[in-house]
Amino acid sequence: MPRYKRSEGEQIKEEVRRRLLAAAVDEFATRGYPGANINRISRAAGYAQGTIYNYFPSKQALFAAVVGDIAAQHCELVLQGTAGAADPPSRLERLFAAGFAFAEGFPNAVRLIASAMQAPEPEVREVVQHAYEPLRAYVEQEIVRAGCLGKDFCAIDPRLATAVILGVYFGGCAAGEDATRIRRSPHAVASILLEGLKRSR
Amino acid sequence: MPRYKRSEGEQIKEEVRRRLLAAAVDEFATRGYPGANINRISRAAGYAQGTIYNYFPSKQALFAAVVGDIAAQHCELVLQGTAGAADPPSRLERLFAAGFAFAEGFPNAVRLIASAMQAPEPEVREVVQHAYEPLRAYVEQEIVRAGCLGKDFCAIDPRLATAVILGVYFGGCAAGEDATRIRRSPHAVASILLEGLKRSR
Amino acid sequence: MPRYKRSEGEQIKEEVRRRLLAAAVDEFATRGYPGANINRISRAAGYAQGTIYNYFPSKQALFAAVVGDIAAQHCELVLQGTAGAADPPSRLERLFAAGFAFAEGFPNAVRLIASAMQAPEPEVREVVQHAYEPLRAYVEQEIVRAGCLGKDFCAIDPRLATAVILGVYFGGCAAGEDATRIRRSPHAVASILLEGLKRSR
Amino acid sequence: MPRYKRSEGEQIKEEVRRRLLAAAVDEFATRGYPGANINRISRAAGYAQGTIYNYFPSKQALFAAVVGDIAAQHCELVLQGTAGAADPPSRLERLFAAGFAFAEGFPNAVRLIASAMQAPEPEVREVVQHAYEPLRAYVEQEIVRAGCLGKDFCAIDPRLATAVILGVYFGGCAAGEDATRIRRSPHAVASILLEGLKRSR
DNA sequence: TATGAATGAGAGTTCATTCAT
DNA sequence: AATGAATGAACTCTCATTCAT
Repeated sequence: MPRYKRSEGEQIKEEVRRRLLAAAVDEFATRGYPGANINRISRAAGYAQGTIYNYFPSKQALFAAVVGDIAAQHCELVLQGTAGAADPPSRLERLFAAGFAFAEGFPNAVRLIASAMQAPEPEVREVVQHAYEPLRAYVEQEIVRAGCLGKDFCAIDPRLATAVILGVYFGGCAAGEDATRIRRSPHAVASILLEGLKRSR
Repeated sequence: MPRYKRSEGEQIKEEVRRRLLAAAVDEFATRGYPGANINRISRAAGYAQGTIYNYFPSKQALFAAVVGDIAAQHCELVLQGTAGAADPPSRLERLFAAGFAFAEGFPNAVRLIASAMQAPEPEVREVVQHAYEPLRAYVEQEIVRAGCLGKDFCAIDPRLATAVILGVYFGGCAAGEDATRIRRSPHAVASILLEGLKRSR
Repeated sequence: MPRYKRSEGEQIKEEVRRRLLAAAVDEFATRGYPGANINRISRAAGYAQGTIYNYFPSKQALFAAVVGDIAAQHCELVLQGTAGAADPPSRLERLFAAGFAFAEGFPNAVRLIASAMQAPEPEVREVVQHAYEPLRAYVEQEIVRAGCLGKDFCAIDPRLATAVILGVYFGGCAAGEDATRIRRSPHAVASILLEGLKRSR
Repeated sequence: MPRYKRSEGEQIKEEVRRRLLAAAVDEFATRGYPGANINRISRAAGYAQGTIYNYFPSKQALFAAVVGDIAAQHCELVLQGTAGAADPPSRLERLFAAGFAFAEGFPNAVRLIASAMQAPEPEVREVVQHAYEPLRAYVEQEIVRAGCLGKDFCAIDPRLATAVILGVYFGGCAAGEDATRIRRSPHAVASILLEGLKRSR
């Protein structure tokens, strides 16, 4: 017979997992993937060294879970935030508003992502890119391509435009003074890109 | 002994140093700071394990030297490339042209920089930022502030504008498909920013 | 409560124990003592990790039980198989016939024994030797000594002869091609030993 | 500790390697492959933990080197010892004489081999079998097949006969009282096999 | 009695750094 | 100046064992 009632047990497992993930976010954000120490994460979460291996089979898997978790929340929040916007320009506007609000709320999480996107290890980059695919798809389809079709934006290689938008977006998620400045001015930043996309030749 | 004639010993030292730095660029670019292996660098340069410690007192110091070296060349080349440009817009244009040319020529070096700028360790970020201070100063003073004064650009927080420009710039230096796309379209990217800075409210 | 009727609880306990032992045989045979994983055994038997500790107090104890179990069956079967043989030579013959039949039937069990007999840890070897004492006694008393007395075999150190017989016997229980070959030719092997024991000086 | 003089470089490296191998023989013989501890070997040889990795890239490689080393000496000694024997029977006789003399001289080494031959891990067994291939080839070709051709031995499956001979041979190399008894009576053991092979049907 | 999450010692391996040569 | 063997702390991961339920 299970130690706890099934529902209670699962809830507790979920809770432990959450705690481990939270500790992992901090560790990865502070030290990067290769510098992060699995045992330290487990102890920071209040458990013994080995406990984390009851939840994640390896450092890689833990990292992927962390990134996936952040990305899921991040994407959901942003896509939700842009949901009511009728036209591409206002979608872009809201993308930055919602995204940077998330970044202000979870600076560590978002820094981890920004850092991992520039990681030298291709596996790491792939994990992040895969997790953020929904956001990239939204930007390319619903903002850039829709905006070009609807004459909101001038003709421009949509992939290039997407790359620039996401570059600025994740630039605002990074660590440092510049990133903070960007993050705190979602409107201004969106406006620059908007005008740029509208008129650039 | 005349100053302009370095002794043979000094010349050799310089040469060894250069080789070690070159090997270090590849290693750091490929594996990141924590993943890089000092012994491997020394051997890749054609020397024995211990030799590198005759030139750099520690891994940290070697990394700082690598970054400083790249930054010096990078800044010099870019500032040189923008030297003939009379007005801020054309300076911006040439910034991207020259900078991305450098990036195409030395992708490893430039990737290392982009990665280090997002490094989780603040010390690392500081090293890079300090090394790129000349470039940042140029962008802020000679492009953004000059452009605002001369009515090329609309009134905008100059630090924010600088942050955005540099964000896109270093985004083009990173690894990955998106960065490559950006890097190969310096003109289009500059144009987006130019129009954006000209008209955004 | 009548002695011959075990309570249902006891029957169930017995059944669980049997299942755990069976799983343990496979694990120990496949991975050896140090490589075996107690939790994996418990789960392979269809129970949770901790369950096995309700039946065996430690890995050592489990191993001893496994060995004892195999040895008991093995000895019983062999001694039964030789029961009808009137003279020492035919006892030797039947020893190999019955023993190798068991080995063919339970290759994992028998391999485990052969391996444990050569284990580097003296405690392990002692467990096995102790468990196989009945078989050794039979070989020494009823085959070798009886054979020498009855002039079936030449005069030879009975303990040495016993050691050789058992050496070949357990050699046929091991893993590998050679062992299989031996195991499949009980008659030929017995014949070699028989002639050897009859005439060697 | 030992920082060697340059002139003696190679010799000293060889010496260190020998010391590590000797320590490894004891460790593997005492604890078996999975129970052996690499760090303990290095320290038992008088060096720090990591030192052994300057000589052997992994535990597996160290083990293979140990086995190869023992096997080379063992085979050489035995083949040398049988060199002057003109006919198969005397070759068999000398095989046991020389082989068991080696076993008496290096009981740990030989025990390690006997144990590894029965290891549950197939990789381990393969390493040993491969290293002892010369001995097996000699027994099969120069003793068994030659003996059958020359009518020294009766017709018998040569592979089976080889398996039995090697089984007894390595049985005499094992740990334990029985093995010691066998090892100390090379003549009697050879005689048993000889007569057996001569007349068995 | 059965469960399985938690534990923490200990494994193999890596590598920045030292220093005698 | 150059070498590279030696060092040992630190890493990821495993697993026998415990114990609250």
